[in-house]
Amino acid sequence: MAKRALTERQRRMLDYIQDFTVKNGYPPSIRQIGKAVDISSTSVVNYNLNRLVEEGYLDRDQNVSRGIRLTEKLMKATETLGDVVRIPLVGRIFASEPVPLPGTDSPIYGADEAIEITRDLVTSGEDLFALEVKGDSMVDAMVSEGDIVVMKREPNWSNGDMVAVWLKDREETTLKYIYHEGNQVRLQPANPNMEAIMIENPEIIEVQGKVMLVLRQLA
Amino acid sequence: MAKRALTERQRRMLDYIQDFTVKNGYPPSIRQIGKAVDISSTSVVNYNLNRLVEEGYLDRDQNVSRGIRLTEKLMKATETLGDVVRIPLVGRIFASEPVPLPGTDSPIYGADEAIEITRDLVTSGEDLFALEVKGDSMVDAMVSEGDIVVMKREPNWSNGDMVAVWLKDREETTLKYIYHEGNQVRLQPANPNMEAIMIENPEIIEVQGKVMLVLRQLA
DNA sequence: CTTGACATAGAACGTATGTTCCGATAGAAT
DNA sequence: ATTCTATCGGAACATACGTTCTATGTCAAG
Repeated sequence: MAKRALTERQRRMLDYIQDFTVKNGYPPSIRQIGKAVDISSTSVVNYNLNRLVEEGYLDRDQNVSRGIRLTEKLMKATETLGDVVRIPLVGRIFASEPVPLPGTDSPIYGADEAIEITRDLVTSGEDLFALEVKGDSMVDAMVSEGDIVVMKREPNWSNGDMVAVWLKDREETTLKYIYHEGNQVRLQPANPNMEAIMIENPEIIEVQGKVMLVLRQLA
Repeated sequence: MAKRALTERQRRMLDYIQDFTVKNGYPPSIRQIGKAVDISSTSVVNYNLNRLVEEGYLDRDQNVSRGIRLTEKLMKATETLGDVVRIPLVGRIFASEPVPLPGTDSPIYGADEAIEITRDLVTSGEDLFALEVKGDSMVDAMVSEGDIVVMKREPNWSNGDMVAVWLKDREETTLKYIYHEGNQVRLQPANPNMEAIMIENPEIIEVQGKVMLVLRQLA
């Protein structure tokens, strides 16, 4: 609720609580926190714990030893390693239609279909969505029917990115590596046996997302 | 260490401890356990807790309230849903050599390299290993350089499986869909534009694993 | 039957732990 | 300067909690 910044002490307390909890399987006591953060008085620890509760970082159970639990808010902020990301599966992608982008109106938990992957497979966890590939039209991108592509909504692309592009003139969606080539744009298939497409007028293409991951489940 | 079976009470205690811990973020007290499992005496709870420690299901810290922690042994036994699987990355795969199968001697935590994926991406978590694809020789399988294939060591294959086969006569490894075709075997590339290979003498092929998942990370 | 290992109850005990109260200090606002 | 608020320190307090001890019951081995 409140927006006050956390003091250095409070930050260290949160760090210690989390560290202690994962290491020991149970939360630290007030006195342990005090010792770790160099606070001599239990009342001060107690005081700051309550502040952290007000800020929404902790939950406490009264009169319960070690009755502290990190809030999801905090968990998410600190989940930097080896965790799981839910990515909404927003639709299917095929050659004859533009990529069905997820509406910004879509609530976070709106998509009932989603895939879960470990975070280390994708660099950034934000703005990701997944599409299932229909049809064999993307073979030149080395993507088969049934594959799942995880894309990032990203207006800016850079050389060498694999992107989903909508070719306005052909009315076709393809997955290609994209490169600036002078004033032109080169769309390079992943399959080394296929020829690149040169786009002279960049107006006719629309980059709809950057491919972050391709996933193919067999059997 | 000991192999004695757990009593009904002890089983319920473990269940309760785990349930309570995930729900509250900290372990239950002895008296809470007693109430939940219908044990009036704290000493009896204490007694059974120590038994569980002996059996290797729990760790306890003396003189620490709620100083209980579930052992990894127990954690693993109960991780049935939506969890993460570590798959050892045992090597690289390329056309000119057989698949480097992981030795059975390889210790569980031997491979320092591994990938983590969510369990729902692979049906069975056993006997899986991962290989990184080198070279462009697998394009007809719609697999690019750098892709990671998760395979299962599986001597028996059935129609339609994608398998890694070692072609003895060509001295070549490929990834193909495999089918029985009378007395022959048909190896079908994933790329619909490519032609199948008919193997008249099944002796010359060696199925080295079943492809369970293909993973391609971009950017 | 006796013995001993095992499991259970209940009570008493010591202390680890959360809570509360009072006072001190520092800084900002008036 | 005065007041108010936020933060901190120390001590006393109440109790939640782990530990320990004694007693009881069960059951298989001797």
